[in-house]
Amino acid sequence: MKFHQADTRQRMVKTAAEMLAQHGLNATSIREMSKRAKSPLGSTYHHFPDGKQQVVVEAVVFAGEKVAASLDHHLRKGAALGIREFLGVWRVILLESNFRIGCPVLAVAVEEPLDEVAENTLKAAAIIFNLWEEKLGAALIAEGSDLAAASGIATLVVAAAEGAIALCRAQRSIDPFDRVEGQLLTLLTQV
Amino acid sequence: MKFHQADTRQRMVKTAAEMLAQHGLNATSIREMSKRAKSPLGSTYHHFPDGKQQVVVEAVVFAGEKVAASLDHHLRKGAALGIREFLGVWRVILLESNFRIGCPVLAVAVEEPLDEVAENTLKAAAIIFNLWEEKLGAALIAEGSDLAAASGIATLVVAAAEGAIALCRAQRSIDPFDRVEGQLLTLLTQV
DNA sequence: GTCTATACGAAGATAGAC
DNA sequence: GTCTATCTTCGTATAGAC
Repeated sequence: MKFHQADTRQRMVKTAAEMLAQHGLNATSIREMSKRAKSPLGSTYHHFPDGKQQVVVEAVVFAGEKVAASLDHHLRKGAALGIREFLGVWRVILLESNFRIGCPVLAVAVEEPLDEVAENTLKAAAIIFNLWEEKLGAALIAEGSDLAAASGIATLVVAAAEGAIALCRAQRSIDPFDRVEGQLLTLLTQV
Repeated sequence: MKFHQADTRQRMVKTAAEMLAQHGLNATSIREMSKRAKSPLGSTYHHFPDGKQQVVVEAVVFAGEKVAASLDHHLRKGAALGIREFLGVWRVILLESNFRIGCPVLAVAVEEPLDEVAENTLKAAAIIFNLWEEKLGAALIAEGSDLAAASGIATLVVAAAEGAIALCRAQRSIDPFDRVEGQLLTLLTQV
């Protein structure tokens, strides 16, 4: 009973996340999202009374937590392997989309509407970045790193991965990602 | 004689670069750019017959070459110092703008209009990223690194810096940048 | 709750007066 | 060459029929 709503809502969030990852925040319109989610425009404002803002926040959290879950899973086998997997997720996305799909969290972090300040959506991105950093940092600490080194490496991995995604999109090539991954894995074996 | 045009054109390019850095590609409208550059909307299409595309490409190249010139200057004193300066440029921009202004090249690399493919603007971003990587790589090679290591580190520095900028914007804090910079400088002393 | 129709502003771009 | 007026499309959002 009443599973239509939940399904529609979920489909909207997922569609929004996909659009954010490929086109960015300002190019992700509620109109087009509704169309792709096969739902009328008006329904969006029934499910998300706060409008686009709310959709974007939920899309960022949705995508971010999916990556976090994958991190949880793979970090159990050790920090280095977990990081390899974290990078592997993005590698596959880049390759399969022919370098068109990037990271929705990064997209939100880079843009900012002309009028508003987008405090809510930026905060969502910050929470997800922090989530990833904390998981990576905890795994490193569990293997003997001290707090400063662990948080330094965790932030470097997230920042470098996000930057590498952008470089690959621009150059339409996986090469930047390969080089960054090589450097990060080398660094990890030295710790 | 006829310096008005050159001045106006230049002012438009600079204004566009500023808007890209703060608001991103799709939020940078020709309308608002003209307004901020104190020039009528129609003039844009006189100076840039190919429209927004052309403005954005020139803005990306303009901003990218300014950073490259600074790199040229500081890399003369050594790779480590040059990289420190490269990072320092972004650090100042982040702090002085209260984490609102980022990198226009990154903005273009992350977004993509809904209809077009934005091949030209992406290519401009790719050229600038490559330019930075080559300058950093050359400096490292001049100090004895082999090609693979040098290009790996150069790409890592660019990717990590761009990613760190995004993290700082999201978290409204310089901390991510500090951690990334610390890791990169540590890595450099090991080479 | 689902969906159509519409309000209203802003986008890219152009025509054409000056 | 500079600038105004305007075309068309698309943006967010809402009203209100069903």
